[in-house]
Amino acid sequence: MSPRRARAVSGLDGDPATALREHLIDVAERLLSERQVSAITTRDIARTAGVSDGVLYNYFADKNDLLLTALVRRYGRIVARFEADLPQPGTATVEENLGAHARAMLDLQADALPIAAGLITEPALLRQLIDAIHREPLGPQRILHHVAGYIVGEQRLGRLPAVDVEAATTLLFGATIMLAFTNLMGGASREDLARQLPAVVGTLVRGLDAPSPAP
Amino acid sequence: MSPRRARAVSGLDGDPATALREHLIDVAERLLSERQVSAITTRDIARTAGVSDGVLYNYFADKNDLLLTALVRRYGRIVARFEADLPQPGTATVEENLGAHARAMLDLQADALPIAAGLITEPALLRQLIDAIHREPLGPQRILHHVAGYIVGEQRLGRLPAVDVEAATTLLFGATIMLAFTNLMGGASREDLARQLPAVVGTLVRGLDAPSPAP
Amino acid sequence: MSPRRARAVSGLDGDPATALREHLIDVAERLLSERQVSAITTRDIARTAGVSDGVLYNYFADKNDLLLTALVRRYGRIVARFEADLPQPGTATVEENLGAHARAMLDLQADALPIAAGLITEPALLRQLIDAIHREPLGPQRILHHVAGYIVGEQRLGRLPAVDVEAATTLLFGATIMLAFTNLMGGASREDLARQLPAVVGTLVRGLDAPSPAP
Amino acid sequence: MSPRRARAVSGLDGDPATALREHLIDVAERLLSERQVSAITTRDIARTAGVSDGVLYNYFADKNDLLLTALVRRYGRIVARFEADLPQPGTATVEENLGAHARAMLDLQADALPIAAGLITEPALLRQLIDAIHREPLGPQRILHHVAGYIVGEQRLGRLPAVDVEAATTLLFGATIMLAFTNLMGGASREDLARQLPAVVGTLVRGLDAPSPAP
DNA sequence: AATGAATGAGTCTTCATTCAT
DNA sequence: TATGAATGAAGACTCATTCAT
Repeated sequence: MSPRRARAVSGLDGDPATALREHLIDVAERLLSERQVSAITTRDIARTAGVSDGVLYNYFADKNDLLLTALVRRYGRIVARFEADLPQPGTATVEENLGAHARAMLDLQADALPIAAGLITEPALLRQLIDAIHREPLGPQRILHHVAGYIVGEQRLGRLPAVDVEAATTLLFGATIMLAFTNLMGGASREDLARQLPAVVGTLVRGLDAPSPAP
Repeated sequence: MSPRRARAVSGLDGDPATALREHLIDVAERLLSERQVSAITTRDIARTAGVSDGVLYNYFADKNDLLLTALVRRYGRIVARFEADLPQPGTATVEENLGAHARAMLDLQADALPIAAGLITEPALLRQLIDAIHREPLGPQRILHHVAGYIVGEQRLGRLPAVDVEAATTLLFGATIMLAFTNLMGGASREDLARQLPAVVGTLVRGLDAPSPAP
Repeated sequence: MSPRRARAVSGLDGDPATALREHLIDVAERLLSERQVSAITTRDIARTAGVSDGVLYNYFADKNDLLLTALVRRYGRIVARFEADLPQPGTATVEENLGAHARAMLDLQADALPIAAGLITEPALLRQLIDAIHREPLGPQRILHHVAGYIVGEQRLGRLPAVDVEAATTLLFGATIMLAFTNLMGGASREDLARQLPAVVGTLVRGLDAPSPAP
Repeated sequence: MSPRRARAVSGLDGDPATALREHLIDVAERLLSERQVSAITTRDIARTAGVSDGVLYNYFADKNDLLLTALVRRYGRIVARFEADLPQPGTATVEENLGAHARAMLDLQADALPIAAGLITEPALLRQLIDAIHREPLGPQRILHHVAGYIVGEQRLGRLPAVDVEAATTLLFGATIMLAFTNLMGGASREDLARQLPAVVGTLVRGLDAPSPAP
């Protein structure tokens, strides 16, 4: 009574109708982590998913629709991981906590940057992704909101003075973008870069105009 | 009887062969400033250069070879402009000078980022460009070297304490990358972003751990 | 236990299997009146009929088989309408009656022409339709037979001389085809074209070799 | 110095650049006479022309552009043949001359009808063709203009009374359309149909209201 | 018998590269 | 050495038909 099921998802359970849809998104997400958007063909997706060329159009309006869905999901995952264990104001030391935020941001950037960069070539898709991310909202403002929230929290507790919060987040966020960029450009491994974070955070906390602590 | 000269360069002097080669690079560079790498076809280049589709292959191994050459040249120009008028240690105030460095970096990033991003699609080309830039060397390290040099200069003059120079440059460079990224993603104009620099520099100079100045 | 009945025809009576078959023909016929044969997909039919994509193949050999059936039925309806109220010999005036025949033919052509034209693309289907219509018989000969019958009737009554009946019907039928064609090509509305009929009929009745009546 | 020439046209003379363009139009025209527009693929054209798939786009904006060009040319040829030897007013007998006009129209219709019919499926192309034909102008009005011109000429010479010229041309043109249609639908050969013309013309000339001549 | 997802051949179009002239 | 037409391999998308459920 039900229509047949694609070989590729014959072993999975769940609603047969959405199983393949999910499978396609998964495959697209995986391909997205391996190569650039523009290097992914509908045929690649079909082959990798173990289904025929046309299935894609049974579940998505077109290639971009599928890719966009995978992109949003992937980005959502990255953001979720970022938010997973951010330290709370009042715990440990401020410098440790800012370092933890920075490390989380570095991971997020290192994962998200290649995606964003790869989209530059596809203005239409980029625009859609930005809109989608805005709608969720999962955009940078969400990340910055967490960091700013933490700083304000510490300010309320009196552990941080009334510094310009926007400038502070820009500096911290920017430093991690830069490290992520270095990573993207093949300069260094993520772990190597993460090792620079304490010094960066320390410098940010104390300011350029303050003497370094004795090493 | 010397071989025929392409129409497009018949008015230029110098070695005819070299002239056409240069002309092609110029044209490619111009196109590069107008669109994404992936949106430039060999035909575009030939049409714009006023030469035939095939000449390209008389001077370059393939399309990528020409594009790479143009890319390096373009990047060199951006760096040269950056270096054009950086303030010297001991002049004006440290904060003003750091602001000037930041502004120069913002311009550099805003120009260079789209190029780099557009190259993500062509991993081979990107790798070659990174190598070429490394060889010159025109890479980020060159930019950072200027900023670090300035900071060290001021430290020698006693106008800045013995702060961690690498961390400081990372923070400053990072902040400008972030702003350039915002610009790239269509968030704001370069001038609007530049207006945030003073606050960023001020915060960096005084540190998070210092009370804000009275507004 | 009798087999399941398609949702779409669950409310109809009669043999369930026949009901669905009829339903599909009805839907195809409706679609045929809205678009070209080549613009009708099996999916369209299924969606419009409220049944699944596959049922079609339980009642018809293939898409063409269904379409052919619908086409014949549609053509039959057009012919039936044509035959509905043709004037009888001996009533009104000959010219009025020929005009009524012409108008009926114009309507028939204007409806049938688009169908026939749309079939040119599918030679196989066209051939089958022609054969089917011949078999019924519903073809042009049937139409001409009515007109010829009327003329002969008037001749018997002495209201029309012993003119060549075949030539006469060809002329009258041809004039309406031409007008229908003009309609098909987007030149004019059916009503506008119908207004030319009296002059055409008048000219045909009196002949080229006769002086026009005073207007 | 000149680019190479396609194998397919290597034996032909004339401007090499336009040789292939012409060749493609010729091929398209030939295919058009063999099958319906919608049954012609770019690949067919390339294969038949003996060139590669892409050449088409070196000479035409797209498939439709080529097809349209071929269509106009084909139609132009048909019209030219029609105009080739139409009789002049005052020569032979009026009936013979109208018969000659009718025969020429029958040939024209029999050739043009399949083209026009095949275009019904491609509204865009049909619209373009109608516009193009209008521009030339090669449309029906041109054909009718010749016939009307002849009738008016005979009227001036007093060989034909002041009959309604538009109605007369509609009748004559219509009769030939009908015969051409019969031909298109596979009913009869063109020659067989042409044999009906004298009777049709005779009937038209004398009118339905006149006694037939003794056979 | 009905379902409707899966199949995959077939369509138009683009473009880097080659090569006869 | 310059020309630019020819080449042909992709790529995204459609749709009649099949078939497991």
